[in-house]
Amino acid sequence: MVTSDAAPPSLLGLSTYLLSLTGKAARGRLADRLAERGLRLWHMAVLAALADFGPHVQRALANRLSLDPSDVAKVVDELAVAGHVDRVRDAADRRRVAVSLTPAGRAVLAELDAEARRVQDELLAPLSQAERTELQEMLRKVYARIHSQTAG
Amino acid sequence: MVTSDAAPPSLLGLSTYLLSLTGKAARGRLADRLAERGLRLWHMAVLAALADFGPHVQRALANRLSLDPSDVAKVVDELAVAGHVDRVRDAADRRRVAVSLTPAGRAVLAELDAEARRVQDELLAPLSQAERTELQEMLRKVYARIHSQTAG
DNA sequence: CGTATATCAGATTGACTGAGATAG
DNA sequence: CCTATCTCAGTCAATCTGATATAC
Repeated sequence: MVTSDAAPPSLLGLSTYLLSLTGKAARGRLADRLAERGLRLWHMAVLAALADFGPHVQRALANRLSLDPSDVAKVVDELAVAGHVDRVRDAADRRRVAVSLTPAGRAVLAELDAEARRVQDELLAPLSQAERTELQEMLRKVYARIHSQTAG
Repeated sequence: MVTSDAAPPSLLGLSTYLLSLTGKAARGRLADRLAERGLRLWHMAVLAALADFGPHVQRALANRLSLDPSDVAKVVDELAVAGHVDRVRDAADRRRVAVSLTPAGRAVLAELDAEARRVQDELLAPLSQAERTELQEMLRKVYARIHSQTAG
């Protein structure tokens, strides 16, 4: 039984349409892998931010990841329950909650990163190494423009 | 006021992460434009499928666009109300509903396509023409693999 | 009777909004 | 008094499930 016929060529001729489809596929596949561990994409993003930049106040996490502060609260709470992050009230400014990576969180992130690389290798299999490098560079340029436009 | 700080480098080093972000940005920007006309992305996708391949039974639209049949029903209904498509019961097999593009629908699609090209030109502005061609080719390869894997 | 199409109602999820509690 | 941080409840839209009506 056929589950998916050919998509409209007029859409496939749009790079933005292909970006959207491939992006959704990439996200979906990694999300499936993370789900096996009871995690979602935002959990990994938060762990990555903490690993790259050290402890964050939740508001800073929201800014860095372009995630709503109310959603940061939920994600961080779930990570704290799982023992992947620690939350401590700032003694000087007691509104603020400093979120930091636990050793367990760092270990989990390493596994998630390996998982993400496997998904990427599978998805980009039809591209040569040189092409993958080019793709990365081009996407960086496009992303830089998007990011500078949405920044304050 | 800063609304978005630097994203985690460990994530920006993943092409799949950039694909996801840029794809979401592309989709979001076009969706905003379409919303000004009271349309959503699926409306455009259905119109494009009809323009490229001629009349479809709804089930065929669902297969071609990888959209749930129940959602096809809603989208087609909205397009019919707007006068962009016609629905006629198949006389031979009265379960089937043939959906076809109206002249008005074809005209709207032309405008939507122009809108999509404007969004694309804006998004891919940091890339040269040669780079855009390369990007398109690479995305086609990646998409082909995804599509062949999800086809029956 | 079993299968296919179209349709509808409802569940689920992710993203976003608004308001309240606490603190500066 | 006004602002900032965190949190919670709830809205909204997109996606997917389940069930039904009709037809083959």
